[in-house]
Amino acid sequence: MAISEAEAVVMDVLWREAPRTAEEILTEVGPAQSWQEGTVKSLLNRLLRKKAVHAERDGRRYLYTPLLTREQYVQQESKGLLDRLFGGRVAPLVAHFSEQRKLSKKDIAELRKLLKELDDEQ
Amino acid sequence: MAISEAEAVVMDVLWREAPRTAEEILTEVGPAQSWQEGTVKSLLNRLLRKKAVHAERDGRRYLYTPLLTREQYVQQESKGLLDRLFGGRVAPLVAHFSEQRKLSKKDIAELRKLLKELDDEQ
DNA sequence: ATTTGATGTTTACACGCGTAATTGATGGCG
DNA sequence: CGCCATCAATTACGCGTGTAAACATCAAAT
Repeated sequence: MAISEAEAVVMDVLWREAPRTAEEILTEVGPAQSWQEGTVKSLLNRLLRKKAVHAERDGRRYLYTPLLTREQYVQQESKGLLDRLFGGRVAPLVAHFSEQRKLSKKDIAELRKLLKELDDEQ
Repeated sequence: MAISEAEAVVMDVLWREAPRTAEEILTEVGPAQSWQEGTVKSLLNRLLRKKAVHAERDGRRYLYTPLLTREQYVQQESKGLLDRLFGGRVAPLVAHFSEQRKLSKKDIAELRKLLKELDDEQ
């Protein structure tokens, strides 16, 4: 089963640093999301059920560690979008952003560099 | 309110050609999705409520036309992903696909062309 | 040993979604 | 004019989600 958006917020915290306790997650994410303790706990439990995180007992609390990597998640999400909207091809996606004037100078520079590297490595 | 995935399938039909009747939509999308008549009608109604399509009476049936354009939809969806996963920047996204070896020859060629054009236009 | 505070687990509930059956409207036919 | 076929609209239902209250557990303090 897929990871929901709220669940992904929790994963994000764990991707930045792990393992973490539920409370640490709450203090990091609570203010921005204005979530309560129970909410975070529920999300953690659903992530456990989905095998996206692992929990290890540490005294009276648990330490949570991500099992699903950020790379895997990003991969799934972006492939999904690419397939649904751009026929699975990257260039049309970039073209879209280009038309939308969403390419910054920095983006363009980096893209150039990237293409150069692809060139160099034969 | 956002358009769901099933609703987007219906929109896709209308983006390819509009206006269309519910039945036309069904025959175009029913086989692939194995949806029934009622399903398509429901989706159309939800899209109406969301003001994503417009319905115009034509005798005893309706002709449905998209109000939300494909461009707008693609824009929303891809901006969402970009912001959530790549800090709103395009280059990291492309880099991601590059690392994942998801850039085809064709992609690379097109990206080169695109960058060239950006160059030319000043 | 009992209470209390900290944690985690279970249960709850409203809402959107996917899917469809049921009901309602309406125009054509006998 | 009344009935049937054709559409659309309403209602339904199970499931995941966002959010949280209620409940359980257990170590620590008294």
